[in-house]
Formats: sequence, structure tokens, C-alpha cells
Amino acid sequence: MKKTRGRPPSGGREEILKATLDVLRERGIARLTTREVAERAGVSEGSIFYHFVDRPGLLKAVFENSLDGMKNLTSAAYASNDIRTTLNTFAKVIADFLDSGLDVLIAAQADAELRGVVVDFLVGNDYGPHRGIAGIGHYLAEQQAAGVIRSDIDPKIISYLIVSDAFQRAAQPKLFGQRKGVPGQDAFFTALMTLIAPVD
Amino acid sequence: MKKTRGRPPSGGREEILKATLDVLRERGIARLTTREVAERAGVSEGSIFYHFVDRPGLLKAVFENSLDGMKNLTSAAYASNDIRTTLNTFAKVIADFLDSGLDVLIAAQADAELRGVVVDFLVGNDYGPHRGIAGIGHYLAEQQAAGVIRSDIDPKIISYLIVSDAFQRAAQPKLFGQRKGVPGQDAFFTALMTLIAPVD
DNA sequence: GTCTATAGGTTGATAGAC
DNA sequence: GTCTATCAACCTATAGAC
Repeated sequence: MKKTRGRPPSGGREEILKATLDVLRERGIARLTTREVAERAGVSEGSIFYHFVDRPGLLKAVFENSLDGMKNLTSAAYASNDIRTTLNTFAKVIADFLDSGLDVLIAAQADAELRGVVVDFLVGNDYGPHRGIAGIGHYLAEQQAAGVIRSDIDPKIISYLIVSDAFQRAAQPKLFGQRKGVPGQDAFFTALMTLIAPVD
Repeated sequence: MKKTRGRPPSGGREEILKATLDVLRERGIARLTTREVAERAGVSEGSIFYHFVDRPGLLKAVFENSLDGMKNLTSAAYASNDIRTTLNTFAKVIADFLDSGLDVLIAAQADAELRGVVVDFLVGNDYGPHRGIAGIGHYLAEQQAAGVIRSDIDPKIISYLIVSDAFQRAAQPKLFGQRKGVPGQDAFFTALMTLIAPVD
């Protein structure tokens, strides 16, 4: 059996994908032309159409590439025995994904057809925030059973608060251009730990 | 003194703005052409350029129009004596804005230049989530002083949780196409009330 | 202020050689 | 698989009449 599955990397294809994402983030999807992508990737326009058929095909490939990072959202390893440290690790995994994943999700909204393609992909793979929420929720349920966090709250809600925080933290600077009003991550987690601590 | 300030409404201008927002939300900004806007508004393309100079000018006008709804985020009236009811009212004001405001903020990301225009507008008017957070935070601080909510938490954090929830609730269906994982608003507020209740 | 007609520029996509 | 050259379509913007 060969070591690499599928096409042998001649470089061109990957360079195109990378260049596309770069242009997407810098110029915005409305300014993304196959011409500029070709220049940045160091290939001709013809190559782009050879590999991806058409512009939507190129974008679809880039989108699915970035969005596949969402599969990691369920299975973040438990980092330590400390709750806060573990929750922080979960949050970091989500934040890492959102940094580039959000750009793609937002870009897709610029075109109704791309919107549909992305949604189909997400739904088809069952990708979405609920995966992160479920993963953290499972961990928190264990902690609750162990009596480490208060018992009068649905762990899913706590989990949702953590995911929402990560989402807000990632999305706000992108959409509003500033981070005003968002508490530091430390302040957030400190408050959260206080809120979910067992009540006497 | 005349009753109406500024230009007498001949209708055309407003129709164009409305049609533009409609096309923006339906087709996406990348598919928004002056041609289709003109058709929908029932005017000629020439009229669009007469009123808004160029395409970016048209979009800028639409953006600022929608984003100005953000000024209401600070001053939501206190609805009742009940905390939960009042917080729900705050949340509703934010949700109402986000429903259309988010579409505009997201659309602007499709073009680096528009991105800049919008950010300048937001920063220049000090618009952003922090306004909602500050408004609710002020109310919560009063409640805390009155002993109705626990005293060991910064009210700003609670306020941030509420705004984040509203944001997640509005953004997720737009970006992911589904609402999976988001708890119902009632469940969220019920949990929140439990979390912020005074501890013995 | 609004229209019609059209110019001018850009862009996605194809054809065919290598 | 990659390139060059080119086309056809589309869209923004302008000019000038009403």
C-alpha cells in the first residue's frame, strides 16, 4: 500500500487553497478573484479551474477544509484534575477553531448559494456549537456527580455559557472591530467558578 | 418651522434603501447588484447613483441606517419590579437589533473596504455590545446593592452573560443554519436566576 | 429627481499547446 | 497538470433628455 492516499502532492493544489483563504481573510470574499488567487499561489488561473472546476467549487473546497476542524470540538482531552484548567483547555480548542472557522462561516453569508452549501455540509456532518456544548457538558456532568459543582443546575447550561463566551470573544473583534465590553478570559472563568461552586 | 427636517420624502430614496437591505439578506451582498435593487425598488439604476453616488455609498447608507438601532441598547426602560422580567426586556431589545443588525455586520466582512467603513462608524459613535452590557450592568448593580442578587460577583459579568446569550441566540442560526445546542431562552434565564440568587 | 441608453472595465471560464 | 491567450457576460457608472 502506498503511503499517501489520493493524488500525489505536486504542491499546486494546496498552494491554491492556502492562497484563497489568505485573500478571503484579507480582502474579503467579494474581492476574491481567481486572478489574485492565482498570482498569490504562483500558478495560472487555468490551474485553478482545472482543480476546482469553477469559483464556487474553489470556495466550497476552502470552506469544507476549514470547517472540518469542527470535528475536534467534541473530543478535547481532559487536561488535568483541576476543573478550571480543564475548562480552559476546552475553551482553547474552540477558540482555535473559531479564529479561522468564523471567517469562513461569515464569508459564506455573502452569497446565498454558498450559504446553502455550507449549511448542508454542517448539517450533513452534524457540525455545530452543540458538539462543543455536548463535550464540555459531559465532563461537567461527571464533576457534578462528584459533588465538585453545584447540583441545582443543568451542566449543559454551564457548558453553553462557556461556548457562548468563546463565540463572543472570537466574533466580536471580527464584527465590531473592537473588544470593548468583553471581560478578560480570566475574569470570566473566575466568575464562572464562583457561580458554579457548590452552595452550602 | 417645517414639520419635516431635511429632504421631502419623494419615496424613491427610501424605497431604494429598503430594497437594498432586502436583497442583501436574501441573495447576500456578493449577489447584490444595482440592477436588481433598482428593479425591486421600482426605480431606474440612474436614481440609485443620483442618491448614493456609487455602490459603496449605497451600502454605507444601508449599513449606517441599520446600525443606528444600536443607540437603543443603553437605554432600555426598566420594565417591572421583577428582575427576570426586566432582564427579559433588555434581552428583547438586543435581540430585535441583532436580527437585522447582524446581517449587516456580517455582510460588511465580505469587503475589506466596507469593513473599514463600518468599523469607523461603530467606533466613532461608540457603538458595540459594551453599551448593552453597561446598561444591564448598571441595573444589576442596583439590584445587587438592594441585596436581590449575590454580592460576590461583578454585575458586569452577569450582564455579559446575558448579552452573549442574545448574541449566540441570534448569530448561530444565521451562521450555522440551525439552533442545535442553544437552550431555550426560558431555560437560560431560569438557570441564570438560580446562579445569581443570593447565597446563604 | 427620474429616466433611457450606452460606455468602459473587470472577471469567470474555455481552448489548445506543452 | 500547468501554461498562455482570449472570449463572452456582467455590472458599475456616466451622459443627456425630460
